[in-house]
Amino acid sequence: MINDHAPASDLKRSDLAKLTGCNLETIRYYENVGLMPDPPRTSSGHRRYGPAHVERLSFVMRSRDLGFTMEEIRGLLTLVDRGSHTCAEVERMGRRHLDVVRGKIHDLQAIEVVLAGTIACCTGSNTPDCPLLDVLNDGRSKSAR
Amino acid sequence: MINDHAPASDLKRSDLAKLTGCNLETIRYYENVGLMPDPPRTSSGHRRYGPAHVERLSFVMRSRDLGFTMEEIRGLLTLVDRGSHTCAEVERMGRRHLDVVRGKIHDLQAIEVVLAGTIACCTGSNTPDCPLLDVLNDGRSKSAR
DNA sequence: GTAAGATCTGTAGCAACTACAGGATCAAGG
DNA sequence: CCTTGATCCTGTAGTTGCTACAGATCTTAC
Repeated sequence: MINDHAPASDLKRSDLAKLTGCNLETIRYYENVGLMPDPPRTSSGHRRYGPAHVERLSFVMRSRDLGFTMEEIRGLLTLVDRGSHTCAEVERMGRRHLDVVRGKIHDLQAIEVVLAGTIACCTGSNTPDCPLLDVLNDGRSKSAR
Repeated sequence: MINDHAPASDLKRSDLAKLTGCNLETIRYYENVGLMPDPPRTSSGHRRYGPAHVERLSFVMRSRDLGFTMEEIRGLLTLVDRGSHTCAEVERMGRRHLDVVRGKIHDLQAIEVVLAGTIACCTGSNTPDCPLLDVLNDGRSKSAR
């Protein structure tokens, strides 16, 4: 189950970066914080990666794309590394994260409503009078003055 | 137009914090980064604030609540400090920020769709098979296996 | 053989705060 | 008047998730 449609063995760090789209420095960072395992090294100390590393890094990056924090990703990886994970456990973590995402959307939408509503009242004129400034100054929105 | 419903003169830093709801240390931080002016000091060096500081800090905090970055807040403050701002200018900054907010909502909603859709396929069982893990492993969503 | 490029390490920087350590000062009770 | 505890002062370190640099070594191509 190791990606067999691409060559990908004995990769340098730059190769891994290119293959996964991950930033070069970030790979070393993930190693430092324990998201990626310490790879084998050449006699002179250069890192060499194999297909398993490509998969691991891809997993991390896809989790990242879905907004999981590093702590959450660490949790997911621990789960699967342990080898005895269940769908129920993973689902629980996913739901927890989904709640966070929805909370953020909710907060941003509240901001959007105020901002859009206030800006809609702007005249765009050259006078200093401005509904948005009014809101920022006294917290009262439109129709308050 | 100076807040007359509260006493608010000759305030200590802790008073300003309580009045505005701002964290104590954050006040000093805002001073360091130039969002708040250096306040007058007592002979022994303790900060003393007046109504103008309360207004200023409130402005900063309301901007913050609307998601403006410090750089944007600095821009807004520069504008009004200059004394010759126009509604058009403020509106422009507001719209720019609104675009950012909407972009974030958009990104989060994309995440929500994938996450919610995937989790909905979870069985919640004790087997290791998990749609969410499938997505994280190969980037293919449900119906791919 | 040599010069350009890639890799190695540790460390500093970004936003936007928050928190702590260690010292000075203030306010109230005895 | 003096002590005690609360508050204030300063500088600095920690947070999250990277990114970027400097200076040294190593590989690769000509």
